[in-house]
Amino acid sequence: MMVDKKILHDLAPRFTIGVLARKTGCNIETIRYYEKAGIIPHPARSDGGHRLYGTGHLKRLAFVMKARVLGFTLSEVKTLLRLVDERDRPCAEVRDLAASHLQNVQAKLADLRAMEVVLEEMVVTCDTDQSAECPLIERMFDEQISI
Amino acid sequence: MMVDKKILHDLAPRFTIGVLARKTGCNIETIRYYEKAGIIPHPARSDGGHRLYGTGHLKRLAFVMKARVLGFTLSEVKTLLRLVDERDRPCAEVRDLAASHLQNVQAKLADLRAMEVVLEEMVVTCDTDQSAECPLIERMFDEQISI
DNA sequence: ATAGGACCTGTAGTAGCTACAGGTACAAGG
DNA sequence: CCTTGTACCTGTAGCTACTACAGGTCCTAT
Repeated sequence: MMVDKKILHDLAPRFTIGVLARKTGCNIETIRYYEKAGIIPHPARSDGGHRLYGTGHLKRLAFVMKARVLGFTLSEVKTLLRLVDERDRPCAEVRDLAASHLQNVQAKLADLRAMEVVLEEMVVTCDTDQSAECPLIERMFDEQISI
Repeated sequence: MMVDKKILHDLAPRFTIGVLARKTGCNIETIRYYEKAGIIPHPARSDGGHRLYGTGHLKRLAFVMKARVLGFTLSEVKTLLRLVDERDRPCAEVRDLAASHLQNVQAKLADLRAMEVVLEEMVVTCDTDQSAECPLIERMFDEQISI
């Protein structure tokens, strides 16, 4: 079950950026961007200068994409990868990062739920009240909207 | 209750950008940015070139800020303001914009709730399982995470 | 008259990509 | 071996919605 560090560090040149893009579903430009941003390691190059990736790159990129789906920032992803590589009882640190990120997610959820309530209310009023003036606009002009 | 178009269109020079900023709680730079972006109308200028605003600017800026709090993009805000100004039975259009925005909000809510579930689960596992390997990292490497 | 604050313009930076332009490499077919 | 078409290269600009300067001018109060 443990992450195989051999596979993770196998950066031997095997496939091109296009293949990596297809295997991961990541955009080619995004892969190059991640390299420039220091998220994935520089790959080897062919004689002509084309990037050549190994399975380590593939594993890392897949990890990055999963972390991004979970809403971690690139800076957080960098930290996570560093913890993975240093791997000297990083569990507590990783847990803290995830817990703190969870808090952000929950804060955003609260904000969005508040927006949802107000918007739903507005749309319903607009449907019900068929007067000449738009109650939705009136509300945004006249009322306090607290979120 | 109807939005007073006189007040809304009163752009007569009365107060400076600093006063407007204090009255609305909006950053000075943001006010200038909104002007450049065509969100609020160009104000009059003093002889020395300082911006001078009227109550119309104040009302509009307040509207913009409320709409932004509700998560409308600047482009959507522009549309809303245009509808307010043209005001020829715009209610249906406004309602559609709000309804469509509500859908976006609800989609984001669903995504965030899914993230929340996975993150919570991960953090809990990490707390419970005190083995050498970090279950949180293992999970991001090994499992499918579907949102 | 002058000090100090408020204001001006213009540019660059933030996140996380995406989309070109203009050029080179490579693999397959003839 | 040559050509053709695709894949790839670098570098720059664009996107959203601001924010943060730098370097200068205006305004007001003493």
